[in-house]
Amino acid sequence: MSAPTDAPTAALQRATIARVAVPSPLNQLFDYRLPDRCAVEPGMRVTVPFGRSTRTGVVVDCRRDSELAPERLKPIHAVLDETPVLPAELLGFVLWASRYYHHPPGEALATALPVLLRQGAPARPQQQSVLRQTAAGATVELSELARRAPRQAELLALLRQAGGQLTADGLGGLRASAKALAEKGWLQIEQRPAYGFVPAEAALQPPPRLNSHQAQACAAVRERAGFACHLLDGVTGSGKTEVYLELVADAVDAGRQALVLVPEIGLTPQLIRRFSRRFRVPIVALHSGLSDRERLNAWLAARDGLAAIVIGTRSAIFTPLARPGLIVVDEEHDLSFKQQDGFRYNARDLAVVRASRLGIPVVLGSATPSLESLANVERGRYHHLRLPQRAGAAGMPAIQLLDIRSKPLHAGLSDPLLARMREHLDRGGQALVFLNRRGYAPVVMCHDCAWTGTCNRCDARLTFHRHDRRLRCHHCGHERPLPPACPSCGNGELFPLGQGTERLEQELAARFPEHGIVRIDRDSTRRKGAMSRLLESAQRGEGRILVGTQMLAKGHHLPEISLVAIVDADQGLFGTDFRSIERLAQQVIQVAGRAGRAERPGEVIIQTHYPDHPLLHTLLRDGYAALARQLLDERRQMALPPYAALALLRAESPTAEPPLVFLEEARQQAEALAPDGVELMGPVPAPMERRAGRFRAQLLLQAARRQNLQRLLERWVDRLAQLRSGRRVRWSLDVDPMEML
DNA sequence: AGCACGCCGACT
DNA sequence: GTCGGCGTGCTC
Repeated sequence: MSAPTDAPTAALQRATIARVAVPSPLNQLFDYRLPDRCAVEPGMRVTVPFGRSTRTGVVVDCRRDSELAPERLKPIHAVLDETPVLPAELLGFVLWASRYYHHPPGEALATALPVLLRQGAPARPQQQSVLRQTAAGATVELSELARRAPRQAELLALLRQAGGQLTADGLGGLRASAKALAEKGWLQIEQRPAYGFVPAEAALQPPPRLNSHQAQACAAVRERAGFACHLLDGVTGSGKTEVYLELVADAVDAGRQALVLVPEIGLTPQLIRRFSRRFRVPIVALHSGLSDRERLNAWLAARDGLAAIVIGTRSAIFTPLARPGLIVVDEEHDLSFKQQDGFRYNARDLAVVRASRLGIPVVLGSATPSLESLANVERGRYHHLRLPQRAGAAGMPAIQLLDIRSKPLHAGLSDPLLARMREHLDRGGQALVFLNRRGYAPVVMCHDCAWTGTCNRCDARLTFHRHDRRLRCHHCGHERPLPPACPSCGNGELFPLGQGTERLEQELAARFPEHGIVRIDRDSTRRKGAMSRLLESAQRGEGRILVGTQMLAKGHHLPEISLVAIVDADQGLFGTDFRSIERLAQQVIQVAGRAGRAERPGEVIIQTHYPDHPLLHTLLRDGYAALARQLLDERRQMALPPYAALALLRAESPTAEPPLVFLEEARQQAEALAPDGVELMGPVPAPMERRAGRFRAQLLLQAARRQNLQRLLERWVDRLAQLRSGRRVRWSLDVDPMEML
């Protein structure tokens, strides 16, 4: 696929038609008449009449004529930008992505733009008042001033404390004093753009000496000029971040910008801190915690080349860069790089595409690389950089399977496991207990009639949360109080069945009353800042036992952990998704990586009812790479990704029939298009058919060659939109789906 | 997706 | 008599 044509300058001057990407679910651009002598360029925003409403769109192309009759064209209302907000490179990239994912260009662009720009706000950074003490101000005797004007003295003292310079926001009542001091000539008030750079850490940390593997990895990246994709495959604790820092430093030293993508907000603060300690250049961080205004400011700082380093989550792949030099994707195997609704792009895959279009290197890092990336190494498309050893003194933890068949369990914990915990805790270590299920118990059941609590809107059981005695559906958010007696037979006692993190916490508190327990899951970290407070208390050693879900598995540095317990590995062993073993292995290795990061040797215990499972054995005996090779063989034999390309057409509606009817018609339509080399499977109801009151079904498309799949999709999608039965359902096409939910 | 138009049921 | 149900068509 190629970039859209940039309009040649000569044609641009005579252009009378603008092709506009209007936010709408229609998979097309819209032509508008340009008023005489109206200068519009691709990448500028315009407001246009659309149906009976007015919308803000982006000009994609300027041309002399339209395929539509002139009388059908409406004129553009207004041009919002004097210069293109979107650099040509970013515009071309988003349009490429919109075609690849078969998502309407107007919506794709709207997703890629900061909210305020989408709404038509001016593309200028917010101005901020900055107070600066003048030379005259520096000579003022504070105690003397305090007698006449205490508020002014207070402000001046504050200013001196801050090193003579202070932003005016948050000054509150002292604003008036600032004016007075300015009139006396003791301070100056300046207007400056508020880009929202990450505040610099006081102590600049010099780069450490890289070990030989790290140095080799950096050398391998430096060796190739222009585009190259590198898979940085480094065991947990091997110092991948140091390699990123070193390569980012290269880019920054060469006057270029680096874009660093991270999976989630959860582990961003630590990474941001490491960057801000290492660099004295402006850094912006784009994450979900920013206000619309802050996000726009950071976006502009990146576009205008003022930010040297951009760190962000998934959507940061659409950050404009004035002088791009490097893209890094940390934890590239992570699912959160794939957007699961609307414009279903994968930021990791797009990072490779963008780097290629820009002619710059991209580094994908992980301790547990996705099979997709490993297959790309195999095909010779990516360069494999390995960090096989933990940095510093830490050794690799010993991982063992614990057979829990016919062993008594206490809230899911076996006696041998509890004994190991006791030993580690007695020796002063910390224990991490991992269970990927929050709440107290995943089921409540009546002891008399076997009634269980189920969600009205989903095909799912309700999870019991003990702290507020409520039943919650983890799929739709529905909740209600725990009934005092069985709602079905009226007299039975309801008892909790199975365990979640809440129950584990309770059980462990009863067994280890002398040790503090910290629970980290979505419920315990809901409030702002709760996550870092809990982690800090764990790091200070107040909590000797950590209980948590996958939130705990990701990247946090917890040096005292010597024992990691995986309470239940079995759920991942028999998942419906063909990727569930890959996911389980990644999760096991990532959680295990929390053990023994300092001098303390680590131990990892995995409880299972299937101690002889061959894949678990491969993972433990030969490691992730060996398991990955085995899984890749299986995928090849079964013609599954990465040796096949998939697309999933999903449909849902309040009743069960319409999705199946629509998908059946869609299937027939696709078959009529002679889909060379594409297999159609389904339609079938989704694994959990009813969710949030909607019945869901799907049709899977599988092709050995991506090209064949794309060729079909290109011809199919527009016809699909014309199907009558499609009006009775909500449908979406997912190219390269990551989850078959 | 929105939004309007259009043609048939139970209400003041 | 009308308010309003959602089927259908359109968006440069």
